[in-house]
Amino acid sequence: MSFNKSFLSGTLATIILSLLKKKGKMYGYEICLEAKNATNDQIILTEGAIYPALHKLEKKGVITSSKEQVNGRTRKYYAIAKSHSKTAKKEIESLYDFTLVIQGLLKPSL
Amino acid sequence: MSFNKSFLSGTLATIILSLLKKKGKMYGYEICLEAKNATNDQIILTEGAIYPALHKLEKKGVITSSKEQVNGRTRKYYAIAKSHSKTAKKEIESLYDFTLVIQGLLKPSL
DNA sequence: TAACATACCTAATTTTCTTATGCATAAATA
DNA sequence: TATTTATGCATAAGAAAATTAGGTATGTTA
Repeated sequence: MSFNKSFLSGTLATIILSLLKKKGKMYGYEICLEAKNATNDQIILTEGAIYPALHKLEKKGVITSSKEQVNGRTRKYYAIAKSHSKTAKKEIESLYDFTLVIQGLLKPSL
Repeated sequence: MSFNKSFLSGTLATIILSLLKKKGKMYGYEICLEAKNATNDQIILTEGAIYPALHKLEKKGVITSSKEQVNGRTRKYYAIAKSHSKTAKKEIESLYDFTLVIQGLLKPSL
């Protein structure tokens, strides 16, 4: 089981929201590791993609950030803004719905 | 049930292959209608997206085309190239696998 | 001390899609 | 009959998103 990386296009922001909803707060590097580990190395989020995506979500007010010093290194933790918890939930459900629609479309040809 | 249109990014070529595999041969306009009908208006493929995608697939040799006159109008039918039937099948299965991986990733946050 | 892991970031390029057109014919409707 | 809708192809400008490649910096391990 492995898939074309291009399928991930457009889903990155929602995957981030999903992980943040599950974990409460996470930092960018952790999000990359968690996506990789939670999917048996199938979803590889690159830093060139994740950081701009996080910055964009923060700019939109969907997530908030706070810096922390851990082991001499800076971590920038992100969490879903309280004011956006419902929209984030809907967004995650929306991606789930998308997978169902795609499955329904593909099934006759499988 | 409705979803963010951006999720479709990167899946268009594979959706086309899936429909062609099911129907044997189709023309561009028909692909748009079929995607719409088969998903209760949830997947709307625009012509600005579908035609360049078809041209690209043909250029790569994945699909072949043949023109036919029907009711005074020209239809350009596409079909999966015999030499690519296996790769097309894998590509479709790959998109299906992708939906499973995403579902597994999203579930803990739903 | 070199390599690897951790942790952030940006920038140029490429790819892909959206939006907006354009052309042309047939059918339906006002 | 004139206009709209449906059919059917196509391209082009612009936006959006990710890839690839790079940069900075600290801690750990071989």
